[in-house]
Amino acid sequence: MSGINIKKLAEALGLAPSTVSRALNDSHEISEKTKKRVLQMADKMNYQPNPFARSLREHRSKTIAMIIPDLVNNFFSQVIEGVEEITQQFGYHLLVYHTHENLEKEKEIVSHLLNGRVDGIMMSVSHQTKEIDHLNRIHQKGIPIIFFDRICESIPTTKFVTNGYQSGFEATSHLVEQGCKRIAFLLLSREISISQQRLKGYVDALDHHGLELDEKLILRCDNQEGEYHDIIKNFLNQSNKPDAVLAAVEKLAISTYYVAKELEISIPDDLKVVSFSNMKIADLLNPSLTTIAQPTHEFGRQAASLLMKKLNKKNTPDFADEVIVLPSTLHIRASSTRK
Amino acid sequence: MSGINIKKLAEALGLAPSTVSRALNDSHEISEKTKKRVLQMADKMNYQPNPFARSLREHRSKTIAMIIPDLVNNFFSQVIEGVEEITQQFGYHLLVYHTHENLEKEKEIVSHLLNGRVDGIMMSVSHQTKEIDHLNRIHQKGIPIIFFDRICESIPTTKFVTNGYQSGFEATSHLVEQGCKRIAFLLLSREISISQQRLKGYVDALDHHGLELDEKLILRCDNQEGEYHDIIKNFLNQSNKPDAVLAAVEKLAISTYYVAKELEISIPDDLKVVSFSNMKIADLLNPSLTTIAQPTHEFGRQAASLLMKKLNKKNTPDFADEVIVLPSTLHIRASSTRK
DNA sequence: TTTAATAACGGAATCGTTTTCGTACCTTCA
DNA sequence: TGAAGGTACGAAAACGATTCCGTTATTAAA
Repeated sequence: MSGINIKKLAEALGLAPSTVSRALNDSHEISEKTKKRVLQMADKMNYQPNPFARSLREHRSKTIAMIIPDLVNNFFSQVIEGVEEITQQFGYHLLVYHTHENLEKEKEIVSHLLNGRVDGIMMSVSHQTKEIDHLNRIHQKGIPIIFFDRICESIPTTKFVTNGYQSGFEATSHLVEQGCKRIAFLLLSREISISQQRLKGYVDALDHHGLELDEKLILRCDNQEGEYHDIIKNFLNQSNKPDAVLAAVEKLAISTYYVAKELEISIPDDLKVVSFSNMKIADLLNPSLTTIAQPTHEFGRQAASLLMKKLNKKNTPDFADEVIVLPSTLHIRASSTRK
Repeated sequence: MSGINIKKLAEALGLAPSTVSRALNDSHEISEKTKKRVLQMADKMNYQPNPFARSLREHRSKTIAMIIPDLVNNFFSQVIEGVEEITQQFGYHLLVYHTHENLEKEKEIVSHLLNGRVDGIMMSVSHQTKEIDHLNRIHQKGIPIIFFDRICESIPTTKFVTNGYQSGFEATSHLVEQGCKRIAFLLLSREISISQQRLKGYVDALDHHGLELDEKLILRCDNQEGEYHDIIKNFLNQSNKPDAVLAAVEKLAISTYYVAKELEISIPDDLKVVSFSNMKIADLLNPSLTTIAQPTHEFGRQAASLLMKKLNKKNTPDFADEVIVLPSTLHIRASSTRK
């Protein structure tokens, strides 16, 4: 259709394709005069190099992939923004894939990326992910991969996380200080590293403050369909109710709000709530929600910067097998404070 | 590094590359026996076709691009989810680009997509976009493009919008019915088609209900830095206050909430609020926010489906030059109802 | 003046597929 | 029996860029 390629350009200039290519790539083997001629003609004829021919030849695509569980949770939206800010600076393209927390989909997506389509991968694993053969494959193939937030510990590469343990500890301590005795911990699934860290912080904080750990106060909401509502309703409807809730993810706090409204449980009077969340309008909830906010843009920017650095300098060593911690911040609001 | 290609596969099988290629593509020219052998060996050797070689040869990339202004507004996050749902079904890859409401960035992004990198484009134009040369180029190059939400009228292709006019009319009527006399309209910039439609609905509704239009009640918040707060604060602090606010975009409603809190204006008693918004937790705001919700996932799904249909059948006609309307829905909540 | 080096360019191979064009063999029908 | 057709495969050309080798003409060194 359009089809203006390097051969036609060369023809129009009375040069060989090899010369034109070198001129466009600013090779020292080409005279300044010729370079100018080529550049002008390329501009005039509106020449755009074919990315696939180039990728085929150079074994690089100038493209990276981001594999994430979901977008509705605005956590990942914000990370993407951070990533895109960096990749755009470096002239890289960004492919986005959603696993929808589904291991099979995750495997399938990964399998499509093993053939050189992308130069690097940034990933947050799905809830279900226990097997990691597919992740190992990426690493074996030598494709640079960086994990963030929901990381896979056993792959030797750099991972970015937030300080879930400390935040869990801090949030729990805050609730204790507000007079709470029966603090519940709500999480989606125990397997994933994130929740484990946060849970551990919670457990240790209870211990630290001399409160006994009640296993019944740890509520797993691993319903397939996202029907956390009923689970939480039953939980808050029992005789031995909690007086506070620490939610490992935002949606569980949201559900808690709905349930509380339904059961006429007053927040924060009867139930205090703290949630890991990046909601921007936590201030506007009724009551305003105390959150532990993750440094989302920083996640995206730092992980992407590291990846770009590796891809743009040759002979850079592989990513160090380390975990980099970007601290979250506790924002205390009405939902967790006594009047 | 990895490098298992069709030639090596052929060698291992004692066949010609052409035969292997045909076998893998299930050509009728190859015997069933050979096909099986090839398939098995391909599986065993973990063969993955090189996407660039294929794209180079076939002049198609199995990739589409989405160009959007921003992600923080969860409207676009939700649209992406709808798009991804469809593209994944068809085995397509999805590139995401943000213009950040910047015309220059938009042009740059578009220029990188004119060389065949993508088979199709879905786009929502930036606020600033008045020149459309770069958009015309896409169309001239024969790259299928679909606009959604913030459309470009003059390009002859299919556009998806929501019924801004009717929604504006309906929301305004609702406020009138709640007894409001001085209804303000808050928008970011008059230029963009979306706000114009909504504004028109507002104007006509006032007229329809016999209320006089006061130009002073139409507030443009086109501050660069997103500092709507002060603009709105001055607006709500004047003597001749409005008794209701219809916000064209979510952030303006949010700002209104903050300002109301600051000025101790009670919503909905002193000021009723309705907003175009896809916030999922409008219920939980204090007070719960009356919204006009756009069919975001439907936007994504329908636009992507149309694009997929065109890309997967040859000889489909060009997209009809039409505007498809997906209705928004008014969700009446506490912020706009009198007690 | 001859030789070596250098600058500036052209030719052809290459990346990994798909596809066009052959070709050898086998069947079928008149 | 011989022409026609079908089946199953191979050789080689394409796609559009980069790059490894030349090859000339000019300049520097001996």
